[in-house]
Amino acid sequence: MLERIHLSVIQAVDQQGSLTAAAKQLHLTQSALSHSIRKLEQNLGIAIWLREGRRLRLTQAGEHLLNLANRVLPQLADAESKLQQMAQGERGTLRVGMECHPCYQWLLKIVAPFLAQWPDVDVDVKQKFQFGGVGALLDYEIDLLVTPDPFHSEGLHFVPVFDYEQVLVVPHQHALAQRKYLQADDLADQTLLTYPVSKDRLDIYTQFLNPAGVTPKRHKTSETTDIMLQMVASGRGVAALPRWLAEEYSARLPLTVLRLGRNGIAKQIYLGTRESDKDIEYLAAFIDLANAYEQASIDEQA
Amino acid sequence: MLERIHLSVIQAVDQQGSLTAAAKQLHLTQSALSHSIRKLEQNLGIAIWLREGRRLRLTQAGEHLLNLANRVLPQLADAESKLQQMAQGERGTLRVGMECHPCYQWLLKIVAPFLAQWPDVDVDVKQKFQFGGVGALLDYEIDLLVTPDPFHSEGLHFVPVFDYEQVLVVPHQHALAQRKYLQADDLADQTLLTYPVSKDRLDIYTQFLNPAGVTPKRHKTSETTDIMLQMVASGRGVAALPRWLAEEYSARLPLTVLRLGRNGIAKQIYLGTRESDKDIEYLAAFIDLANAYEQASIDEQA
DNA sequence: ATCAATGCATGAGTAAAATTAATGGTTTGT
DNA sequence: ACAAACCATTAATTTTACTCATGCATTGAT
Repeated sequence: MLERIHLSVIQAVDQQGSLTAAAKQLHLTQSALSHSIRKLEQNLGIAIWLREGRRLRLTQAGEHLLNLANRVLPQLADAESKLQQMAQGERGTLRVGMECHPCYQWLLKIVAPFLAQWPDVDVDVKQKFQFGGVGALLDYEIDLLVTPDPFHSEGLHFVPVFDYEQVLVVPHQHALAQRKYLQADDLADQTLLTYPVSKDRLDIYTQFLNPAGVTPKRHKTSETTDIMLQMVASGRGVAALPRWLAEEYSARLPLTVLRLGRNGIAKQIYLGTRESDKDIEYLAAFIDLANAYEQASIDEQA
Repeated sequence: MLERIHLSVIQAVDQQGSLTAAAKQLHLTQSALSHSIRKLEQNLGIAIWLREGRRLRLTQAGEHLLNLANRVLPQLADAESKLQQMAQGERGTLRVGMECHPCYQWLLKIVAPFLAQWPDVDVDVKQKFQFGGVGALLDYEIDLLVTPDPFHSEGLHFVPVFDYEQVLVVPHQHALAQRKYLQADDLADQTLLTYPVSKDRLDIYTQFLNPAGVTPKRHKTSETTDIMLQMVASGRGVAALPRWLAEEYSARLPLTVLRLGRNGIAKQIYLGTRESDKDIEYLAAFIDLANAYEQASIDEQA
């Protein structure tokens, strides 16, 4: 009944001062506008303008409508332009899901340049999912999953973005600190510090302790890497971490980094997306940035 | 491009859960909605829903639109219902112009019951007009003019709403306090207090002093009746007021009320409106209230 | 596994609405 | 007095919106 065009006409007439000029602005004929508003006035049962000679003067009702137009039309125009940008993959919200606790540090390194490169794309990071990371991806709860466990499924696509070695961190003066590498039973009398997630999602258990049937003396958890390593440094336990993260901290704290097993525990982190999202430019760009970062790390080592 | 109907559809689908149900709510067929949104999606170049089996799931773009719909649609609906009320004369703003300073007290007595009777009508009072009260009425600056000078003009209509006598107020112990009535030259050695308006709008001049060629010794002004009469009571001057107002104050202050001339100065207050507004119910109602109040005053005197 | 129910999409036809063109009347300013 | 500017109106046309009929996919029950 009260349509966008009506508000546009009211606004244009106010700006231009006459129906004829307003019609020009709206790329319509004066007749079209005259008909259009006449119908509106009939439907509402109230005059919007008083016709005084060849001048239109807003009535109280008209003033209200002008006010409404000035409030509402910009919102519609704004929404349209944003949708336009979304359509071209320039704008949106990239919802990232994390299934890999220590990867948060890594993620931040990717997010920073991403935000700079895509000023109209927001990034949300979520860490809790009702039906797991893959479920969140399939349920459109997130758009990108950072995970060490690529769960190949219909409609999903995973790409590895970096390889790392899972290592053990102990304080400098620790009994094991001089060893070349560790065996599972070395941890039998140790206190192990991990993130607070179930054991089947901790590689130190699934790939190291469980196969050898070993259980550490105690198991404590910590939400944050910082606190965890403060505790390791003060002799309260040992922790398993990606090597790159462990080495970053060992520059600041008295920590020694040890290989787990003769060949070490090799891990990969994958980024998972929905195949249907393959045309979203900023999503592809994020993955590119992740790959570029990995490549930069490799180059650095060489 | 992005029309009200589109927002309505998005909102209805969200509320009802399906296109079919939404169509029912909007009194349209499912087909109509399907066509309508298909076109919108094509125009915007972006999907609003993902079709998953027979379920529709909002995309990010769709979420934005839903958000917009929930913000904008109520505003449109609200505006429509208010216009509806305005159309029926139940709602609006009654802009009252005053060309009669002391009438403000009287106006308040009419406004109070009016506001109670017309809860959706606001009252604005204005006292300054670029081209005088009649000009303000003709320019739609105000809708109702309270004036002692009915200036009959094409398209305007004036009705008298009350008669009063303009009197002089002096302090009890004043030299003139015992007089039955005053003559113009009695004021020649007095200080006259008036509202700050030009002399040709002060009846004491136009109808009393000027005809006799008398000028008071001094002329001071005061914006408010209260201050003015405080000054009169303390012997700083004399003031001309409507009798009803003077008597109201003389109950609280040591003031004596004196007739101006043998027969007194008779005045009327008129309410002026545009003839084209004669169908505005609340405007007629206001005038009725004013008349009723006048009638009640007369009855009281009897 | 089959079947009915439910839901969305689509094509064609139709009804409705918007728009234009043409024109006339009024006002405004020169 | 005249030309220019402006709005209203009628009639014709184009465009858009809507419905009907139908098809296909999914869902859930037996």
